This record gives sequence, structure tokens and C-alpha cells, in this order.
Amino acid sequence: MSIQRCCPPAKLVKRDFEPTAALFKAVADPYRLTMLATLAANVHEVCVCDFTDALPLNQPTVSHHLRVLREAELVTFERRGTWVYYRLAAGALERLNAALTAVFRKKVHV
Amino acid sequence: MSIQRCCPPAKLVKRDFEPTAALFKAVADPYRLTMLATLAANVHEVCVCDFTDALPLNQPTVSHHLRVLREAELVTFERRGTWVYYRLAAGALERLNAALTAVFRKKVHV
DNA sequence: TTGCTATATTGACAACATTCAATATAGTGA
DNA sequence: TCACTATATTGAATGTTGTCAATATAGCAA
Repeated sequence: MSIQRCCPPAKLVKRDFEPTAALFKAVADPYRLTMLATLAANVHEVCVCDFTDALPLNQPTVSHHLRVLREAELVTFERRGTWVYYRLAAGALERLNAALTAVFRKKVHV
Repeated sequence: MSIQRCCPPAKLVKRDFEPTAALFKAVADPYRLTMLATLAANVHEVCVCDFTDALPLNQPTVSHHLRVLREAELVTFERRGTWVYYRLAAGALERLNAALTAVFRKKVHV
């Protein structure tokens, strides 16, 4: 007869996850993951032309994906002559790991 | 006069990153991150009603986001009476960490 | 300068994701 | 059974993302 409640209401974590979501969005595409894995595997830089040659994507699409990675600050680039070379940004993996850890961190004090 | 090449062509990493991208897509939304963080902070389960109460989303939208997390196997759920309780899936964080590590792994042999 | 090449940007379109209203399902209790 | 509540699903509208053709930019070389 009294109002039913399923349980003591759980406190929602209330934080701004927009930046974290944006970071994960940047890695939520198979071609961008291919690019990141290639940059990680080739310790030195990779030329854009290698991506346009090897991926089944047109040049503007490759350029678009590289821009997404740039804007997420996961990669850096350098032009040398006609060519542009991309590298993993310092701490790219660490930023992603830290983002995961922050999301999944257990509450310290109840 | 000879054909110009920027560099010895870098070998693209050629792996199927679709499943990994799908996993990151599941966490690439601020409300789903809020849900995961809440599940991680509340060691025990969280009732769906807590999400519908506290998030600025309609009930079907909450249900949709929970389904995305379920389909990514990041959460599990259990119905008890009228209420449904969600938990973090065992190894959810570990799967995400492993995915990151696999993407960023350096090549062992050249 | 002109012509060539590598990469970036713009604009359009299709595919996909998010949201909500309406409805369906599954449980409780009388 | 009926009435009620919690959650899920469907379907439609809107918003976002991925893709490509066309064009722009930036550099090299003659």
C-alpha cells in the first residue's frame, strides 16, 4: 500500500563525459584503427601516400580520417616537400588508457 | 628523371579492426559512459529506474543505450520482479584495455 | 612563369545513430 | 480475471558520420 521502490536509489555518476566520448569516437572506426596500428607498428613516421595506396578509400577520405585523428590529438604530422608524414602523438595510448581508467574507477569513499 | 618516391613504402597493418571499432563505438557516447561509470562506482547492480530517473532522457532512450551496452557485452542484467538490474560484465575494462593494447602494439619482428 | 604531384578542403549524398511518442511485454497485486 | 507499473521494442524525425567528385593549396622542377 505504500509507494514501492526497487531499492535505495543509486547515485548516478555526474561528470562531463563529452570529451571522453569524443576521444573514443576518434578510435571508433576500423580505418582509423588501421592507421593508428600502422603508426604504432612503424616506429617512425608514415607517409600519407602509404595510406592512400594501401587503403580501399579515395584520397579525400583518407585525408578526412587523418584529420579526425589530428583533431583528437592522437597523431601529429610534418610536411617535407610534397609529402606529409604522420606519427603517433606522444602519449596517445596513455591518454586513451587514462580515459578508460577514469570511467571505470570505483568510488573511493561511499 | 626517375620516378620519385617519398620513402620505402610502409607496410600497412592489415587486420580486421571492425570488432574493435564496434567495441569503441559502444563507449563513444557520453550517456553510455555515464552508465558505465555509475555501474563501476556502484559495485553492486544498478536499477534501470535509477537511470531513467536521473538522466535527461526519455525511458525508451535509456533502454536503447542499455541495449547498446548489452550488445557490446559490456554489461549484464537480471530481472527481479518488475525491475531490471544491470551490472558491469566481468572483464569489461579488461576487454577495452586489451583492445587498445592490440591496436598500439609495436611490431616485434621487422 | 607553367606544368606536375601530394595533400587538404568543400559540398553533396547516403548510411548510420540518437531521440521520442506510441505500443508491446512482463511482472505485481487485488 | 483486471488494473497497474517497469522495461523493451517499433517507427518516424532529426542529427551525425563516412564517402566521393570536384576544387583548392602547396611544393617541386623545368
